[in-house]
Amino acid sequence: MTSPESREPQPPASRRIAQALRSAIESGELRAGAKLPSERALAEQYGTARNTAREAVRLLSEQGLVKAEHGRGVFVREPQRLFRFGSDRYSLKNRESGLTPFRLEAKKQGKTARIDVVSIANEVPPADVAERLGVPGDVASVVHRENHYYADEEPVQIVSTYLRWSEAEGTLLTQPKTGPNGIYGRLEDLGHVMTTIRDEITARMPSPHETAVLGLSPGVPVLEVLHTSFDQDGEAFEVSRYVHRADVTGLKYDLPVQ
Amino acid sequence: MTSPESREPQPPASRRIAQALRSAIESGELRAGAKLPSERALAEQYGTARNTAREAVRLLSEQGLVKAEHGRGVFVREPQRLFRFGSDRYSLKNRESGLTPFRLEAKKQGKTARIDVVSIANEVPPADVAERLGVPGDVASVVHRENHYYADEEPVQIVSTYLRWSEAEGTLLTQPKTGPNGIYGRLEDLGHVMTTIRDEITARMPSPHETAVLGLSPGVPVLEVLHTSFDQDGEAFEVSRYVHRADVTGLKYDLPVQ
DNA sequence: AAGTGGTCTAGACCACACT
DNA sequence: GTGTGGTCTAGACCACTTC
Repeated sequence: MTSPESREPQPPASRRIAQALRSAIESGELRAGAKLPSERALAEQYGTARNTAREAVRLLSEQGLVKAEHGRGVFVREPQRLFRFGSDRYSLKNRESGLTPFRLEAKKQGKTARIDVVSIANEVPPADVAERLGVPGDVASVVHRENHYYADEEPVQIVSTYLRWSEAEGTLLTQPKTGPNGIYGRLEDLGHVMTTIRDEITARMPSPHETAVLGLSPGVPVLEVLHTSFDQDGEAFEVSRYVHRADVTGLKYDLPVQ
Repeated sequence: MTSPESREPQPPASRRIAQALRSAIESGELRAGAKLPSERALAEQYGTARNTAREAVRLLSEQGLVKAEHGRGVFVREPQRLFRFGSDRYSLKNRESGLTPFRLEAKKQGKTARIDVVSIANEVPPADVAERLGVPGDVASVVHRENHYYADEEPVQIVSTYLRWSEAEGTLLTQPKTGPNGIYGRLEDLGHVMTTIRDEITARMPSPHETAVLGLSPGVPVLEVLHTSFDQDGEAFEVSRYVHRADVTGLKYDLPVQ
């Protein structure tokens, strides 16, 4: 070696640009909603090709820090106030309001709620659902209800509810309008009183379909909740999969210890 | 117009390549762990420049479907078995085992657990912590303990625990070894019996620091749990922030209804 | 040495938003 | 029309892995 320790290996130009922009955002120099310099301007400023500046912006976008808008520019993402789904959403006392938990939360935030019934069908259940509901995973043993939830016309979550076909067939559970107190009311008619629930939570990047339905921009993950309701006999009688957009959604669980 | 409706606007080449690969993965043609064709091979196969094929791979990587390994190739990501953190992790009965919940779960999965105490310091709390702990957010009102958790030497989660400095000062709570039953044992000595807890859950993309500590590959989000412990008087006495890597971690909550 | 992904250049044209 | 991001080309060199 001619020069034993001449210099540290520098990070690539794209990362250095990204780091500079990140610092500007974190220091408040670039506030939420502010427009970043254009890719061409960044390229000139740092003496690189446009693609390199573009890569820097992509890194920030991947980290969920900024959002590119075609034809307009790249903007610092606004910190979103969260749509909170609390563990009390399963509480029976919410029944009295006559509103579903989602409508209640939307009202609390001064937003209008809309729920689309996308489909209701007799289907073969996904493996994880079949396992939890205790039904065969290779025949059409469930009714699958898919709903989309909107707040102020913004899509917030995708919900798939699965019920035993043997119980639901021929009842209001296979109809769009399920009657008083919704599906839980009808399930009580069938002798299932919700006694305990289990929520299994994961996070992941959305599928292209979820990206489209939820209108997600790159760098926004989803929260997936696989929910199981157990009745007074400890039997699972309903399984739902909630897919929330993580940029505007949070979950909250209050529980006693021991 | 010469040809009124000659053809549909095709999706860009990069998306078409990505979709073809996605289909191959979902159909099982490309199994978990399988190696994708090299970027140069894909480019030739589809008659595009290498950058275009590369963009296709990037799209899949962003969706968490594949993982690029420098010098080796791009591989279909293995479905990870989850490290499950259940709501019983706060249960007092776990005390009897003498193991912390993390060690218990690791043992259950036949993995070796390691917990690094990264730092213990008297600090100014983050705003969300100050709010929940009921302490001033502009002075060094808390002790902050940062731990890193490993399973089989793989980093799994980053935990920051915050306690009131006024209570912790001069006690074992500011020491790496906190004595029997850990910090909760010492907090009981101070008269705080954990009675209820609240977990607030969000998902987001990791910061560069978290990416480095957790060894995350692109397209893997993190689960953030802001945990608050309340004592017999309903007073918050401990707040912790758990940052889990979402590719190997899940949460599970069992709770009674009403 | 050969093959792979990682970064970069210096252009080009297209699609979209704004005025 | 002008400026913006979105996509693409046809190269190049570097860093890492494998043989």
